[in-house]
Amino acid sequence: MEYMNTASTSEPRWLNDEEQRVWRSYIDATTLLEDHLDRQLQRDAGMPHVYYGLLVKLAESPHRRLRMTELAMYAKITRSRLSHAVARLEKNGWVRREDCPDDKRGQFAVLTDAGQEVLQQTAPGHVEAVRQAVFDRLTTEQQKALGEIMRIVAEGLQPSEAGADLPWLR
Amino acid sequence: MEYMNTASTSEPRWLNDEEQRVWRSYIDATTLLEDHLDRQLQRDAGMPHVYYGLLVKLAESPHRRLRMTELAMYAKITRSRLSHAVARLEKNGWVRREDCPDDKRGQFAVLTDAGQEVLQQTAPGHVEAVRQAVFDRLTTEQQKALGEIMRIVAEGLQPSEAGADLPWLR
DNA sequence: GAGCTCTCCTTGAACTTTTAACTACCTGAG
DNA sequence: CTCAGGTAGTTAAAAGTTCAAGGAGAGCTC
Repeated sequence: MEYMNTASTSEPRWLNDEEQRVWRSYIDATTLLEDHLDRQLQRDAGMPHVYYGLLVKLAESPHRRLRMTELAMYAKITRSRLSHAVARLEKNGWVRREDCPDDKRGQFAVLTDAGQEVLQQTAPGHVEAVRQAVFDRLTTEQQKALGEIMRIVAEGLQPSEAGADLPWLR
Repeated sequence: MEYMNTASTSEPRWLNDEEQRVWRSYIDATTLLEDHLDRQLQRDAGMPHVYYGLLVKLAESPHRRLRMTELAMYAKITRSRLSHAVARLEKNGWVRREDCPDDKRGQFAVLTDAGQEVLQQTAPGHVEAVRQAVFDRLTTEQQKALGEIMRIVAEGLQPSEAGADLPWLR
């Protein structure tokens, strides 16, 4: 009989061949795609994909602004990383910081007109890149499956359904 | 009437709401997952996910070695990035470089015993992390779909079915 | 076999990300 | 009010990545 049953000592649950193939494809595809989009945006918009995503989130937010912590959460990055990113975007003139009146520790990241401009200029090229790399190659069923799968994975990794507890959102 | 029809000037093929949801889920999941695995491996193996992947590829190769270019290709990273990575892994004593006898420009990256060791120690924890984050949460059908989808996407981005033209592989 | 081009791999500099403090401010208990 | 502990955001330093350039050898042509 198996006498060990703790997570750390029992027999590892290795991936079988098919699972390994799936996992490798996942790694390959995500690596290639992120790289591809990074280059596309670096070339056409002068910024990496993550930074572009930040501008998009701001553009979609009321008054084109978001608290730093909130933006970090939506973009799934750390506050530290966001601080650096916003500093860079500020240098480009695409984002501006504003103090939060309600909380003196708080900062808003605000999309500037120049930032809006850059988005409008580069969004078409970016969607096209995403379509060509992903949507154009998948059937409707596959797109649906992809959405569902990714939703499940993201949900599982979300640091405890975060965000439900931000004062500003009450 | 629409009078323009060239790629650069025609109306952008925007993503509809459902497509946007799919795309966002994709970004969220891949960002969270890569971050999760990076932390897991940094904590337990003292290296980022990509570096771990390099050791795995070497471990699976004949004589635990691979030409630099070949390794870069399998791992889907640039040669430059690989050079830096191997330099670091070499410092850790997990990889060693060897000259290629057939081509004086060439280098082999070779997995050392210490590298093998580190893999054996940390592989169980890593598979478990992957399982918990991905496979345990998906049905068999979803796993299959994920594999197929990722294979398609990777295939589309592969720089021209690369690798078919490496002399060593003839 | 000289010269031209291409490939293999590395390098330094610029840039981005991580990690671990750290400042400043808010909040609630007493 | 005061103080302990938590939160918002930043920062310096270390680590990793990208980009452009370059050294050195291979390989092809004449």
